[in-house]
This record gives sequence, C-alpha cells and structure tokens, in this order.
Amino acid sequence: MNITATLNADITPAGSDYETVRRVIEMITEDYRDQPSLDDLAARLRQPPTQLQKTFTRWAGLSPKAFLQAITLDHAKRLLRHEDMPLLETSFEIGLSGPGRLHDLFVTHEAMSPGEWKARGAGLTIRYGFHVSPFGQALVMATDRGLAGLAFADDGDEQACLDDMTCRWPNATYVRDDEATAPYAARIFDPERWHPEEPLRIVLIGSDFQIRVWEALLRIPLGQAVTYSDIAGQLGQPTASRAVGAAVGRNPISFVVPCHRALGKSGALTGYHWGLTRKRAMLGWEAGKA
DNA sequence: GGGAGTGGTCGTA
DNA sequence: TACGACCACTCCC
Repeated sequence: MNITATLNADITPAGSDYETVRRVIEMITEDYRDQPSLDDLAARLRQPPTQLQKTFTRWAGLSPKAFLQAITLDHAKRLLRHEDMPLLETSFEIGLSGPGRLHDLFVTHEAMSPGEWKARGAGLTIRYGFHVSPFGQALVMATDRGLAGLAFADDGDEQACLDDMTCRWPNATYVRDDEATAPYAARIFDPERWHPEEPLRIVLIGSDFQIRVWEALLRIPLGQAVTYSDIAGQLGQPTASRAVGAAVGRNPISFVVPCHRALGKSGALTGYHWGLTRKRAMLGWEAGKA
C-alpha cells in the first residue's frame, strides 16, 4: 500500500490546499485587527466561502474564525500562563534519565556523542525523502537509529531546504529514499498514530548546549508554550535566553521537537527558521487537536 | 521603540 | 586558542 497516498487521503490536503491555507493564515495575520470575515477571505482567494471553510476546517480541525482567535496574542499569552502548572520543572522531576516519554508524540530520544557531533556526520548514512504534510513539503531525514531531521519547504524550494539541512552534517552520506522515510511522515502528522507503546525514535545531533535546549522543548505538551527565558532558567542559566533562541533556531527536527511552542516573553511569536506563517500554522493546527 | 547586555556558535587568523 | 560577528531574546529607559 502506498503510505503517502493514504496520508494524502486521510489527513493531508493536496499541496495546493496548504497553499490556500497558508494564504488564509497570512491574510488573517496581516489583518487580524480588522477580524476579516470568511466572505472577505473567500473573495480575495476567489473561492466559494463554503468550500474555503471546508478546506480550512478539514486541515486545521477548526474554522477560520476559531483559527483567527487561536493565533492572536491573547491566546499565545494563555498558552504561556503556567502558574498552576510549572511545566518544565515538573517534567524535570519526572525523569531526565529515562526516555522522553512526556512528549505528546511519545518520543524516545538519544543524543549523538560529542565525538560524533564533532565528526559532522562522518560515517553516518542519512536517508531522506520529501512528503506532503499539513505544513507544505516536509523533508524527512533518518539514520538507522531513528529520525534525525525534519524540515519544511514551499513548492519549488525543496533544493534550498535540502541544502540547509545537509550543510549541518556535511560529512554524512545522503541517500534519497522516499520509501524509507514515508512511514515517519505518515506517523508524525497523524495524531491518531501517536501511541506510547510504539515511541518514535529520534536522534539529536548537536552540541551539548543545543541538545539540552531541544530536550527542554520535548517536555512542552501539546497546547502549551514556554518562553525562551523559561528554558534558559530551567537550564540554570537565566540570562542565556538569547543563546537559547539561537539553539532553538538550529533545531534539526522541526515540529517533532516542538520549537514552535517557544514564544517571546510578551507572547509574540518572534521568529521561525521555516517562516513565521508556518509557526502560526503549527500552533493553529495544534489548537485544533488539543 | 530602541539601545545595551547577554551567552553560545561559527568563521577566521 | 582568540576574537569578532551573528542570533528565533530581554530588560530598561
């Protein structure tokens, strides 16, 4: 059975649907103060309102109007409010030593040794493939130890996206193998397939500091967010928020390591390596699943 | 809103 | 090694 085809049919709109959704998100983002109506949005996209509503809701799990509310600053601030649940601290106690089961995708992770990191991927074979995802073309990269990379590209930008990822581990051997990476894509973007009994294996390749930051991100549950300074504080270096931002920005397994759940202290989305629109898309999509 | 301070990383010498 | 530039930040005026 063709997993990609199943994925398309099940949860992922065709590529052009992401384009539609992306444009809706952009319009909502630019004009959210005017609270654009469904009719306004549909008119600008030259689509019937009912069809747009259907496409968008199928993709996000919530209507354009609900989505509009989900990506406003107020909502972001609510995600950040954790006085009744000191997120990172409690997660820390539950167990750093064991596999990172706290992640909603049920991830077990291992880190590359410092030696392997210094070798910049030498001796490592990385299989990669492009797959349709709710957030555009997804570049999936895997070693035999598990998922090592996940990146996103708009149509036509696949090569730039691949270059961006391969230059991180320039000495690795890269093999295009869509068949090997398709099961990862199928699973990652379908919450129905997130099961604790079959954790997703991921491999973190990065510096010591980066890995500590990425592990902190893995402890943020679906529908929650933390600030860069929260993470810095949790690492015992409360003034290192800017360094945390830089490390978050180097996250090689976008979405799975939920870097989109890191926000500025004001609740503003600040930046995202694969585009702010995509960060909004992820938060909105999660708002529909949480 | 903008300037200063921040800590990790990377390129260069 | 050492230094400077670069950052998905934050604080303070």
